[in-house]
Amino acid sequence: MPELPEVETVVRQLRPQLVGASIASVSVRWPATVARPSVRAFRRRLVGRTLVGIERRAKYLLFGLDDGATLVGHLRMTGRFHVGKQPLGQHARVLFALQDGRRLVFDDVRKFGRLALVDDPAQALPPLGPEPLSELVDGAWMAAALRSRRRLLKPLLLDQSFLAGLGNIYVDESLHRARLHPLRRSDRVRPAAARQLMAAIKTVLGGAIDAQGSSFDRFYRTPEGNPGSFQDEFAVYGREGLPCRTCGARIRRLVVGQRGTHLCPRCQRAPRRSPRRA
DNA sequence: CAAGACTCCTGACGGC
DNA sequence: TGCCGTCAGGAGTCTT
Repeated sequence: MPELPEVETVVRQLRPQLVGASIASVSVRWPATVARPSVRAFRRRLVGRTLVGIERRAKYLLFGLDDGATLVGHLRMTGRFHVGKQPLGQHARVLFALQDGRRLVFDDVRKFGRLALVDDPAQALPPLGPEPLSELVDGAWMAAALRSRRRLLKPLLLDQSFLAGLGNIYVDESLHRARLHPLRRSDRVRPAAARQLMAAIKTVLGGAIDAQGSSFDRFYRTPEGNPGSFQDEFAVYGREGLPCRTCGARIRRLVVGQRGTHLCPRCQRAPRRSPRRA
C-alpha cells in the first residue's frame, strides 16, 4: 500500500519522464476514478496541456499544468502510474496519450485510487498535518503534539490531519523502532520518548525512500516497473510469529482501530492499564 | 473531540 | 476442481 516513501519514489521517477510532455488525449475507462470535475470536463481541460512539474504532498501526487491547474492523484491501495508504450494491463483506469507517442497510464486493481483536476490543490486535499521529514517537525513538535491529544498512538499516527504521509506499515515500523506500544495513550508519552518517536519516523521514512519503498505485496512497483526493497528491512510488519530482530521475542499481531498491528511484546511494553475503550 | 461502523473494490486464500 | 465466505486496507462519511 503506497505510503509517503512509495509516493515520493513515484514522483521522483515520473518527474524527469513527464515534465515538458504534452497531453494529446485522455481516455477514462473507469469513471469513478475521476473524482472531479465531470469526466467530460476532466478530458476537455487536460487535452493540449503541458506538464510543468510534479510534486508530492503527503500521499498525494500533484501534477502541475501550464495553465496553472493541478492534477491531484492518490494511489490508495493499488494505484500505479507508468509511462511508456507497453500494452495496457486489464486494470488500466485512465490513459493520457502524450504528443510524443508515449502514454501515461493510471492502473488500479481495486479502483480506490482517485484523480482530481482543480485550479488550486487545496480544493482536492483534505486537512493535512505537517510533512514528517520537514525540518519544521522535530522532537519538540512531537512532544507537544502528543500531549495536546488524548488518543492511542496507532490511530493517531495514521491520522493524516495529525502527521501526513504515514500508513499502516510505517507506523508499525516506527513504533517498534521507538519502542513504543501502539496502544499507549498519546498524552502519557514522555517527552524523551516522543523525541525518540520522531527520530524513528524520520529514520524509517528516510530508509524506505532510499530503498525505493516497500513491495510487501505484488501491487506496489515503481513507475520503472521495479519493486522497492524496504520490505527486507521490516522489523515487525508482516512478521507475526517470527523472532524480533532486536530481542528474539515472537512478533505479535493485533487489531487496533480495525487495522492489523504488528509489534514486539518485549521491546514495546504494553501500557499499565490497557486503555481499551471507555 | 474521540472512536467505531460502514463503504468502496478485487485478488488471494482457507475450507470443503 | 471449483464454489463460497472471509480478509486486507486508505480515507471519507455517518453515528454514537
